[in-house]
Formats: sequence, C-alpha cells, structure tokens
Amino acid sequence: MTTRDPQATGLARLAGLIADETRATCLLALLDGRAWTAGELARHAGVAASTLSEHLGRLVAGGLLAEERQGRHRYVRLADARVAQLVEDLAAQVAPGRSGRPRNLRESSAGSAMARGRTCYDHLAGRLGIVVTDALTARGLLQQETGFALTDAGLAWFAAAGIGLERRGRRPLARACLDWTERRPHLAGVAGAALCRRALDAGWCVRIGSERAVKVTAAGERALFDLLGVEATALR
Amino acid sequence: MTTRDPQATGLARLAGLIADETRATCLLALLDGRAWTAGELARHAGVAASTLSEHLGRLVAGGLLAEERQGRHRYVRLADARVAQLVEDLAAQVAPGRSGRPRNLRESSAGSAMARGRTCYDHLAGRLGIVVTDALTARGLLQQETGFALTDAGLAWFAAAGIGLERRGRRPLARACLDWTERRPHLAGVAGAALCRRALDAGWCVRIGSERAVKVTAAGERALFDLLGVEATALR
DNA sequence: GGGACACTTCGGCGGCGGCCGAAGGGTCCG
DNA sequence: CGGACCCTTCGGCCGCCGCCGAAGTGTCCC
Repeated sequence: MTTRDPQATGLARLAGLIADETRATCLLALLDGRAWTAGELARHAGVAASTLSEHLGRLVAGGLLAEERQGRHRYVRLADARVAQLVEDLAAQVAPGRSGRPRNLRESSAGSAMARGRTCYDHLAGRLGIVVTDALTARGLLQQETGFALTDAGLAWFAAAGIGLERRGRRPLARACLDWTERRPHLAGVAGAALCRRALDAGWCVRIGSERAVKVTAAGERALFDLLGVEATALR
Repeated sequence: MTTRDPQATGLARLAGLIADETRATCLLALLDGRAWTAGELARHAGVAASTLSEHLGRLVAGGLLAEERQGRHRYVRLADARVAQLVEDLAAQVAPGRSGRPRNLRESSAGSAMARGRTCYDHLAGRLGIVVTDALTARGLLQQETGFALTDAGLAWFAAAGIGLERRGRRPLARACLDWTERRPHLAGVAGAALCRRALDAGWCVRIGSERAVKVTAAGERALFDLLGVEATALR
C-alpha cells in the first residue's frame, strides 16, 4: 500500500459517513431542517441509544452535522445548506430505484402527504414545491431556460412581498433541486429557503407531525392565489 | 431490525459504492471524462487486477459506471454527467480538508499543471476554467447574480462561435461547478461541456499525459484572446 | 494452433465496523 | 438530596468486505 491520493482518501471517508443505513436514515430525517435530539433519532432509526450516540459522534466529527448541547439533550442538525444539498443530490440519484409500494393505508397516506408537500432541508418540495416553482416561472419571475435564475421581475416580487434575500457565502440565490416524487426541479437556494421560511412563519403551511410533510392551510391557499395566482385545486 | 425506509437503504448503498478508497480513486480518475481499461485503473489504484475487477463489477451494477467491452479489453467510464456531478460535488466538499503538500518536485509540478488547467468530467476547470468563466461573465455572456445562467448575448456568442448547445434530458445549459483548487465556481452544464469539447477538438488545449490536466496551446491563447479578450498572462 | 495477454472467478485470510447491554456521568426536578 | 432521565463509554460478538494469488475463460496475433 503505497501513498494514496489524499483526495481519494477524503472522498471515501466522506462517502463512508453516509454509507451506513442507520446514518443515512438520520441524514434523511434531518433534511427537514430542524434539530433533532439523539433520542428522537435513535427511536426513528430503531437502534439503541448507545449505537446512535456513536453514529452521531462520527457524523459530527466528519463535519456533516452540527451539534448543540442543551442540558441533558444533544441536538443535532445538518451542518449547513451545502451538506443538505449533497444529501438531497445523492437521494435524488437513488430515487429512480424506488420500487416498493406502501404496505398499508397509514404508510400510503403518510406517503401521499409527503408527496403533496414537504420541506427539503430549508425549502419547499413535493407537489407544493413544484406548483410554486411553476407559478413563479409562468409569471416571469423565475427563468429556467439557461439554468435556474431569478429575473429582475422576480427580485422585485420578493422585495414587494417583503421577503428578504440576503446572500450568505457562496450559496446561490436560486438553485434547482430535483424532486424525488415529482422527478422535476423545484426552487432551492437562498430564495427557496426565504420563501419556505415565510410560508411557515405566516402560517401558509404547517408541519404534519414530526415529519417533513407540510400541509397548506386556508390562509396559505389564499396567499398562493393572491401572490401567484395558484388555484387550490392544483395542490391536490 | 424492522422494515427500514427504502430511501435510506438506497442512499447508504449508493454512498457505499463510493466509500472505498480504491473505488474512490477510480471515480476520481474517471472524472477526466474518458474511458479507461480495467488494467489501467488497477495500475493507477495500485491493486491486483482481480481486486479491481470486482470493484468495477460493483460500480457498474450500481449504475455509476458504464462499460463497453472491446475484444479483451473492458472499458469503463462514468455513467453520465449526473454521476460526474455527484462525484465532483462530493470531492468539492472534501477539498477544504486538503492539508498535505506535495512531497517532491514531480508531484508538485503535476499538481501545478492540474491547478492551471484540467477537465472536470466534460468541462474545463482549474485556473483555465475560472478565467474562461470570468471572461464570459465580464463580457455579459454569463450572469452569476441569481444563479448561473447564459444571457441572450451569451446564447448569441455560442451560436456565432459555431458551438452547438443541444439540451439533452434535464441537464441544465449552465451550471456552477465548485473548483477544488480555486475554490470558486466555474461553468459546467451543457454549455461548459460544449465549450470544452470545442477547445479540445480545435486544439486550443491538449491533454498532458494520461491525467486530467490540460495545457493551453499557442492556438488556444490566440482563440482565448480573439473570442474572449483573455490575455495569455492570466493563465499563469 | 500456440502463446501472450486482459480480464474474471474462486477460496481463504484478516480487519474494520455496527450492534447490543451494562455501567457510568451529567442534568433536571420535586 | 434522591430519583428519573438523557446521553456516553466500554467490552464483546458477529458479519461484511477488501485484499491477494492461483486457476480459468476469452481474445488477439503470429
């Protein structure tokens, strides 16, 4: 074993962090953008707390997760949008292989709620995400012709709606994120995150249970129509 | 072990394909966009041919590589641009951790050639990629404000230069790819690939040895100046 | 046809890593 | 201050997987 390319070593190590079913389960759960406690994740993944503790240690050490300790709780969340994007991209690559259908009504209805609307780390996805993205595009606020980009009208629309778009670091304003239920791109990036935050803050949609699924409220239907001309029926 | 989320299983399996140093070495080598024989990769990775054969089997079965058998040779290449993008993204995530400096002059000079210009699967990267991207941007052909996108002038420029841009599937015309030596985004996507192909076909740059590194020729310096106003000194 | 060559299959070895339960600390609350 | 709770550390078990060399298959070329 002579000297190996450090790039390859790093790549293998990074992939190795994701290459475990329990850790992958955690990363996917954390795509909801919130901080989970170690115990929640252990129950979610179906392993002993001790086992999960070690997994979290690795993920944090590897830079994929950020942790915050509060009292006797250890909260973890994805380290940054970049990591979330990476996990999303990998998951999207996998999606075509989704073969199994839901086994019972509960899973089926949960799956359907997820398909209707959910969050992808910090932006909207599912049918909801697609509908919003399409509406933005149809109104000339977003252009997808030569890559995802906000138009001048789009920038004005965000400003008029009072949704601030402050660029942080290298994160692009607009970015396409491939949806694994719709198989079409939807709006991510700074604009996607700001829009999602506004939707949740203003009560346009609310989270269902502790999952990533979200439900559009009556106020949300009104806002979607007023701001983007979207009919409520488009969401069903 | 109760029933697990199939998404997590798939994600872990996909990451597992990359999570081996030998396989990672292969994937990085294949980022040059060309087809390698099994033997070349075995030598490159420093393992027995039998070992590498099994690795290739897994990578092909997992959909990361495509293979073509010709006589007694087995040629493999990355399955598609999507896979290449995934590997690039993962490698870019790793890059900040690059700590070791080159150990001798040969590595140093090879590394420096790589830093000056190289291909990323099918588009230009390194200093060369950045310079071209900057020039396109400075001339109003590419805008980076709200995500990477070609402007109307940019589309006209490609047409005038006789570089065809046919959209295939979902691949975006313009996309940002983060460079791991320059730490800045450069042009990828359909436009990046077309530009790179033209540069190689027209002899504007040539590959150095069997690596990803490329060298700008005298004709290339002239073309860069004529088409984009880039001074040759910007490349050194 | 024979020999060189590229790759694959097989058997066996060794190490890594995920799993658990038990035991140990730290924190909160009554 | 005592008990409940959340998390972590440790030791041990087990299975997976990457490695190799030897033998086998297929292809090319003389």
